[in-house]
Amino acid sequence: MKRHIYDCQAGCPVESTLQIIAGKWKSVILYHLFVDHNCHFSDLERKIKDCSHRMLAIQLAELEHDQVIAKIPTNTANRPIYVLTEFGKTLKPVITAMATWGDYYNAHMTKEAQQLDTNEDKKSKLDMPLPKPNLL
Amino acid sequence: MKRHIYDCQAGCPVESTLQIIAGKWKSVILYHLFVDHNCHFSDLERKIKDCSHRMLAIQLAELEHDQVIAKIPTNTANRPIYVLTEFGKTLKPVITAMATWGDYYNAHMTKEAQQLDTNEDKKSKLDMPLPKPNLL
DNA sequence: CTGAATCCCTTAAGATACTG
DNA sequence: CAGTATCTTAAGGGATTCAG
Repeated sequence: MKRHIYDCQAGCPVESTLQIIAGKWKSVILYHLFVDHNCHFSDLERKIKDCSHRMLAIQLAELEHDQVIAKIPTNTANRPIYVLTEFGKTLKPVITAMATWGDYYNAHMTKEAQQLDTNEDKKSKLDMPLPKPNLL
Repeated sequence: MKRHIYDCQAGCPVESTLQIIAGKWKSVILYHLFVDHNCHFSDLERKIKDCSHRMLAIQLAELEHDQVIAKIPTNTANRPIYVLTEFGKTLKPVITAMATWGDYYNAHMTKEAQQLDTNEDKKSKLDMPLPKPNLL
């Protein structure tokens, strides 16, 4: 796997966090688990449409290995549910901050897209500063 | 570059955030800019030792393209400083949450490493729940 | 010092098929 | 349904060189 690319000893706490959540879909998976608390594999597959079956399995396995999530067997054979561990729950502020910013960003981008004539006055009314609408 | 892999319209705000900060070193760069406010290329190179010259240039270019940071010319020719834009500054809660968690995690891991006999009682005294010390 | 360009190897990740 | 395995292609990323 070779995921431990960051030098956590170097004093940058952000690198330590990335060690755990830097996977392409990990923070998205965690977001959905914070919303839904427990999900089957297929639930996540449906929620995260751009993540392939294979990738979802890999990301879940890594999160489980890092003890961020746990796989809990159910009476329905071979259909476990995924839940956040106590450790995983400590990541809530991180995921929440990301979700909050994303909502903010989406709202801003929607507004930008609507007002085609974006002059300075109108821009100043937006709640998020700046970025020009050529981004998406 | 093909970085717009996330479906921001699908209603997952975390994916929108990843669109901007998912680069391998972007959040680390932003962290250092939040701490130091403005840096030369070589400052960042020194702070982020595991990020190669080439990668740093690429990540900075993408952040600049996304208008998260800006390159400001100085009187010293060809030696601009990098600063956060107003838009980039809105990411502060996200980066701060990551940094806070990373500090927390590092402190926990240090404690775990120190107490070799980790029985349940001692574990319960840690401020972060769980993960076994076999992780790093 | 910056930063773009080239070369070249490694890793990521989609598609598909297969197993319990 | 959940998960693994293989095969293949594209992207990532280091080392080095070159230019402003």
